[in-house]
Formats: sequence, C-alpha cells, structure tokens
Amino acid sequence: MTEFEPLRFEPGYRRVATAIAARILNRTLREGDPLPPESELAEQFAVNRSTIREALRELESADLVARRRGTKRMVVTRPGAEQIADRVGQSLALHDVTVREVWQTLELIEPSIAAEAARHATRESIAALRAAVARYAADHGTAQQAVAGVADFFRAVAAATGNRIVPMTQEPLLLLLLAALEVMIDRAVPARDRIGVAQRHVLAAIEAHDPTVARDWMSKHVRDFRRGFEISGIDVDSPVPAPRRD
Amino acid sequence: MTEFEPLRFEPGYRRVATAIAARILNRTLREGDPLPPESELAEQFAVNRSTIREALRELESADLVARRRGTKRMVVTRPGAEQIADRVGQSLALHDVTVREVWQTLELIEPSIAAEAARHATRESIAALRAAVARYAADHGTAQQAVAGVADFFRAVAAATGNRIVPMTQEPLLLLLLAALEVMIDRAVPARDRIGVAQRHVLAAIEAHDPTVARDWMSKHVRDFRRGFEISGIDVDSPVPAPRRD
DNA sequence: GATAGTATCATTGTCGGACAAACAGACAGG
DNA sequence: CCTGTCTGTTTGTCCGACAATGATACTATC
Repeated sequence: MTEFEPLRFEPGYRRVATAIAARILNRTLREGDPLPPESELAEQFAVNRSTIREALRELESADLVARRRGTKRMVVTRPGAEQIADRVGQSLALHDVTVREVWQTLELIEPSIAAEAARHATRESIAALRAAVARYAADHGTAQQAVAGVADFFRAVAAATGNRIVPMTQEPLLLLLLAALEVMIDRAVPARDRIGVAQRHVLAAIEAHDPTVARDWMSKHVRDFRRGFEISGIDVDSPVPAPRRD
Repeated sequence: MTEFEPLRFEPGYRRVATAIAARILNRTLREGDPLPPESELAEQFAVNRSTIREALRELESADLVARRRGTKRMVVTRPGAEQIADRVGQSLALHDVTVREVWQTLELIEPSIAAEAARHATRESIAALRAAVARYAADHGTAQQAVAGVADFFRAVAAATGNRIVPMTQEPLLLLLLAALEVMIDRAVPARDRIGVAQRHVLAAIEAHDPTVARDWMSKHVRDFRRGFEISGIDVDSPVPAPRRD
C-alpha cells in the first residue's frame, strides 16, 4: 500500500513571504536594498495589499526586513546576534530551563572560548577586552552596572576568538545568565570582587597568548558564578527568569 | 543641553503582537491553549481584524503560535530547537560565515559536550546513542544517509548531557555543518569510514562514563571533518552554503 | 449501535476600496 | 543657509464582503 503524504495548501501570504525570503537568502536582494512599495508588490504577486502586508509582517518578525528609525520604506537587513539572541533566550525560558543548566553550559563552552581567544586575539580585540575589564573594575557598584560589565567581558572574550559564530552562540546564554544574575548578585556580595580578579587573570593569559592558563582561569571564573548561586540560596533547579526585552 | 530621545510611534499591529506575546511569556496563555478567533481578538483590542491578522503573522513567524496540520484554530506553542535553529543558521549564512569558522566552533564545543555526556549519560540516552551509531554503520551509502547519520549522532551525544540548552546551542551549527558536508562528503570517500570508527569510540567512552576518552575521541572526530574539507579541495574560507529549508 | 451522509455554523483567507498621517522631495522666501 | 509650504507617495488602519473549509450536530443506513 502506498503512503500518501497530506497535501498542504499554503496560504498566499506564506508563499509570498517565502518567495521574498528566498530572494534575500539568494542575495538577489542584498542588505540595505529598499523593498518595493506594498502596492507594487501587490501588483507583481497579483494579490491584495493585505496579503502582502501579512507576508511583510512575517519577514519583519524574522528580521529579514526592517525599517530604519522614523522612515517609511522597508529595507532588507541581516538579522544580527542581538536580534537572534532574545528569540533563543525567550524560547529557552519558555522551556523552563534551570539555572543549573545555564552554568553547566557555561562551564562547557566558556573555557574553550577563552583558550581559543588566547590563540587568536589581535591587538584590537585585546584592547577591547582590556577596556571591558577596566570598565568593570571602575564601576560595578550597582547590580545593573555589575551585570552589564560581566556581559561585556564575556562578549569581548568571544569577539577575540575572531570567529563570528562564537558570539552568536554565546549571546543567548548571556541573556539567561544576566537574567539570573540580577537576582543573585545582590545576595552574594563577595562575588563582585572575585569576578574582577578572575577577569584580570583571563585578560593576562589572553594577552600572553597562553591558552592553557586562559582556559583554567575562565573555568574558575564560571565556577565562581556557580558558587554565587549556591551561596545566595537560589534554588539552582528553579527555572531561569525570562530575559527582559527592551 | 538635555538630550531628547526620539519618540517612536509603535504601530498597532506591533502593540497587539507584543501584548499577546507577553501573555504567552507570562504563562497566562499556556502551550496548547487555543487562541480566540480573530474577530474576537479584534473586538477585545478594539482594532480591525486586518490589524489582528498582521499581529498574528508576527507571532506565527516567531513560532509562538501555530496551527496544527489541517486545522483552523491557532494554538499557543513553544518554539523548539528545530524551529529556532534554521533561523539562526540562516542568519549565520547571511553573514557569510566560512567553513573554517564552522569546524573551529565544533572543535571548541563538541569535545566538551562529549565529556559532559560521559558524565551524565543515562541508560536511555546511551541506548539512543547506540542506536544512532548502529544506524550510521548500517547505511551510509548515499551522501544523504551519511549526512543524516552524522547529524543524528551529534544530536544523540548532546541529548545525553541531560542539558536542554546544549542541543539547542548545537543545532544551528549542525545545520551549517550538514550544508557544507553534503558538498564535501562525496569528494572525500575515506572520510565515511573514519566517521564510523570515531563514533564507536566516542560511544564506548560514554558507555564507560569516561569523560577524558570521550573528549579525546570527539576531538579526533571533529578534526576528521576538518581534514575531510581540506582533502576535498574545498576552500575552507569560502562561505558556507545556506542550510536548506524544508 | 456504529458508520456514513447531510445540514449548519464558525472561522479563516482573500479581496476591493477608502482615508488620515507622515515621509520625501521640490520649491520659494527670508 | 535656514524656514516654511506644497505635492505626490507610502504606510497604517479601517470597513465590508465572500468563498472555502474545519467543526459540530443531526439523520439515515446497514
């Protein structure tokens, strides 16, 4: 007996969306190109403008098109790490990912990232990293500042790998870490200073292009977060709070 | 002089979308809940149905709502790893990520994942992993089969960590790897057998709960891919092909 | 009584047309 | 050069409409 697969009617707005998306993936439409006006698209696809608009909302939500601030025409865009990250973070939060899973994953990847950064860091990326460390050392008074400083440090390390996939992979994790950190950091005061110390050691190792030491200190660093959570009395098996959207 | 930040008029369809999204993030609307019909939403928000529909397309594209196959009503869903991954993969491809960056990232994270899997693997996850290895050994004749088998192996290892973030982090990478593999695997024939050997060793190490050996063999495994690319004559600095959408 | 057919209702997909708001560009006046 | 004014374009939103089809209840048939 032959198996029939269910035949699916794809609604027009979806066909239009995928058609335009294909053009973008395809590079026929390149970043920054303005999209034709809705009425023109409606004419070309021979559908109503409402249908076009629904398709555009899909693409907009996928960050394949956007309109520049205060302008009217839509332009083609490439979704960046930031755009992607909160979608992933949001998804993870909806799956009730726990605090434990977050730092377990950090323990998995961050040491390797630090080691790779030590191998590939350039003069510029080291300068950026140094700036991030200095900024944290300078002001980590409020929980806000401290948390932002932590994030920037991790971002600078990831950027120093010279690999563009790494920051994008890391970013959703950071979002979750930060959401959890904001709750924790006020309850575990000594943590803030240990963070600064670890940052300096990781920085030194990367400056010296020493992958092994960079890996070790990053391990310590991430373990510190874990200890912070334990000390602060947070249940590490509680779901991580949903990252706030701006 | 005080700085004024640009005041932005958010269009109605966006406000509606974020309002509904908030309800979902918020768990007021939970997975599987049917969404009210469009006309009712239009009434509640006091906007036209067209506006509601544009908002729904946004949510649909964000995988926060979907409709089951062949049904009419929309239901609330949680975006899963698969849904997210192709969005991320697509984004990375649009950024002209290179083949080199893909395997560099794999070299970064996969060994650690294998080690973690060796620590936390349960009887069930080991069984699943064993099945994946067996399946690859059984049929990797066509490029299609071989590539699919490679993916399933990595997925099974990631699942064995017991950490739900890991598979979701890994999935976009797999998409890119596979897209590149399909081109490579026919040009580097010996690769296919080495893959099977490495898989067996990683499996054995995880079965024995030996993180060190698991890490080492996974390192070898990933390096094999790298070699495969080099042997096949593919320019490792060429952009990775966009992962195909289904 | 279970199954197949039928009637009815609800809901979505798409259409056409309409209009106010506001952006873009040209143009004139100080 | 800056400012105001005008005009055409494009978007955001609305209204009303209709066919197609999923959902549901009811009926006939074996």
